[in-house]
Amino acid sequence: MQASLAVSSFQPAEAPWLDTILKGDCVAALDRLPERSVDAIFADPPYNLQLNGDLHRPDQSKVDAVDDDWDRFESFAAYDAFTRAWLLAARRVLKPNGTIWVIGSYHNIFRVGAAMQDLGYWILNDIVWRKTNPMPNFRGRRFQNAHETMIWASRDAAAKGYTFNYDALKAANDDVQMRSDWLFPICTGAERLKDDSGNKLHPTQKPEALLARVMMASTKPGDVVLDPFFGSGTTGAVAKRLGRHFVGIEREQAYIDAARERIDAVVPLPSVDLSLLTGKRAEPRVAFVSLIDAGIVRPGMFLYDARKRWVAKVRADGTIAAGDRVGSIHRVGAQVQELDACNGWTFWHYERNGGLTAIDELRRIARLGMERAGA
Amino acid sequence: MQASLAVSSFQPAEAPWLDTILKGDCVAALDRLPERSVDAIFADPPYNLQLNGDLHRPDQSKVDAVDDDWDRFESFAAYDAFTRAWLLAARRVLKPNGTIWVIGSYHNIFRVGAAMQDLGYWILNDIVWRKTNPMPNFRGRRFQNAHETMIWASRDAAAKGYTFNYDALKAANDDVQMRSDWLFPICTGAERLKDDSGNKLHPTQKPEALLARVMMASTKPGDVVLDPFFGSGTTGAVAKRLGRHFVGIEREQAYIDAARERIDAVVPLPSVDLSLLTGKRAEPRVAFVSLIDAGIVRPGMFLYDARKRWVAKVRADGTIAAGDRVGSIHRVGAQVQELDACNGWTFWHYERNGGLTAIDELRRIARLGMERAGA
DNA sequence: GGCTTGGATGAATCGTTAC
DNA sequence: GGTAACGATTCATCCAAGC
Repeated sequence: MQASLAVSSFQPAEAPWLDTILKGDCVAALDRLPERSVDAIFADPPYNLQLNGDLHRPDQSKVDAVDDDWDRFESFAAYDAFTRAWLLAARRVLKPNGTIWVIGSYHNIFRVGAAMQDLGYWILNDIVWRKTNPMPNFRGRRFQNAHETMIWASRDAAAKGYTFNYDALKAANDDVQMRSDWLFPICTGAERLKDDSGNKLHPTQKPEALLARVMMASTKPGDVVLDPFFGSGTTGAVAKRLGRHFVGIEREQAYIDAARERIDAVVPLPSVDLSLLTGKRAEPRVAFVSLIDAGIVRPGMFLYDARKRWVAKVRADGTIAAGDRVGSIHRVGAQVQELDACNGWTFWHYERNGGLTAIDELRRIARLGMERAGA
Repeated sequence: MQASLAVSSFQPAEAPWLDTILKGDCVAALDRLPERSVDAIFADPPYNLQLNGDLHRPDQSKVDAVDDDWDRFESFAAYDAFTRAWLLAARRVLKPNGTIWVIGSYHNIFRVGAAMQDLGYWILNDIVWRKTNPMPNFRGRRFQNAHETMIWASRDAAAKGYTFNYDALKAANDDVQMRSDWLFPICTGAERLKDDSGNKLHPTQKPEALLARVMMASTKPGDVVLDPFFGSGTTGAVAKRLGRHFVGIEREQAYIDAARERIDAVVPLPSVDLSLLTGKRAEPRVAFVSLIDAGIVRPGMFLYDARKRWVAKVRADGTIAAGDRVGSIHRVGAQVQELDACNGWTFWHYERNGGLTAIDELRRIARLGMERAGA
């Protein structure tokens, strides 16, 4: 495995909107952006909470619920229309291999997910954000609502080239693949922005750790991340810290001002700490015959599977022969096992020091030689 | 608080369909049941997986996917029509204060949830079933899909008298509220029904523990639980064991026969002991990246072995770098020592108070913050 | 009998490149 | 654009077989 610093080909000079917050209605602002211009979208739309009356804790203190105007919709139909409009406008702006994240709760996420499918987005995962410290259910009439749901989707089903930093995530997760359920605390303490009165500035500020996992998983350094419901600017702050560009859209000037100040204070991490661990997929391809060309493998050399059930002989043209089966290391490996496919690099071994070593080791040596030669 | 054994006023003599499996189409069978006659519904409808081609494990074995006819739909519109039809028929049968559970995955749950809201059901919670042993993502192209989602809803927003055994659940959960994320293994081993050939009888059999928590939470002894997609009869088996009545609907005779035999073998519990239903939780596994998420470790921080022979630097993606070796704390620890394996938690140290402390200490601190969340 | 090892398997929307 | 070749990829658990 190796670390590489892949940077998109984006040219900042061409885009004055980069790393800025656009003021205005979400759809109108999206329509002003060029099509296919952003690598990823993170959206935290209004939840359509439908709270009736006030909610009180057992001690009769009032819960500061989300009751802002922007979270009120006349009906499910109105919410659906709003949802489809911004999802459609966002899809135009997304690059063909870009992906979108949308976070929500049971109040709205089902409508959002259905709308995304209807518009052609292809769901890759639904991710559960499990909260370490969720608000209790004060009335004891339901389960404690201890999670929120994020939908991760590509632009369409055919888009296979989306970014997913599988190897880095796996290495960071004690060498097992990252699951669809994530555990994070809610945003509190010093991270939570306050207004002049000391009250929370924004009702639904998300934790930076959540956004960091999202961006580390699905973007590369230098990518552009769009947030059409920018709010307190968590997406921008994390993007800047992680060496990504951002574009925010927000209607309220108070949020824009606070987010701008917040982001300006962020110090980006040095790029050396940001490079992504990449796996075999990112390594240059090596043809088996080039090992012969390099003198690492000689015609006539014998190859065995790990248990020496089969043997094959290397031929001068880069094919191998096992009995009357002749072909590539992959094809012959598949044939002797009577399988459809086989990775010959890991299947075939050679004798070394009285034991067997996979020829993948020879490929590694060949790659080292190619690097020195500046190939 | 008082303990009470509330039993519904249902009279078995009036209902020959009680504790039986009705054969036939789901909607047609529902239409034959009297309105407002069941206390709870558990539904495990087709997920509409939309699979293309085969999937193989890295060892080239073929994944036995769900490719049954009943899971194939022409389009989202066809699936929506099917969903609305059975949800509507089920709503007629549900008592005014009854509740419904529907389980699904990201393939279908968003459409199901939106349809439920459109038909007037009132969502009380979405519950995440976290699987202890989910199938991996074999190609490394997405996050491991490690959960399924259940929607719990009342018949309408005005129904306030639904059953929720809050105190019993809380007592069973170490005296803290039961959360919306539940941890259970998938159904394997002796619990999994097999056909005559020893293969799994039903492709999607659910674990009894999941159904048991559902019924202990939202029904009372003597209640009637309807399952319109009965399959292998897990709902019936758990209902009988917990002193509830069941009604099943199933199309395939083979499933009906197996479920009947399974349920006949169930011995009802003499007294329902909730404490039997909650196992001791395993110690949470902490990923190194979660220390970064929690702010306990910062990118750029240096790690050393106990004798400071090697040094490594923490990267933003949760990997570490020692010279040109990059990977997990375990892998890099093994590589610098030229060993096959290494426990990075005890091998790597950080500077504290002029000395070195193992990062296992940081893991211990991180666990303290997670324990309450039942990771 | 007890322990170790190898094989099997679970609701899965699971490629990329060159010719 | 279609086809063929390359070659990357798995976690927890249960059970059977072997020692």
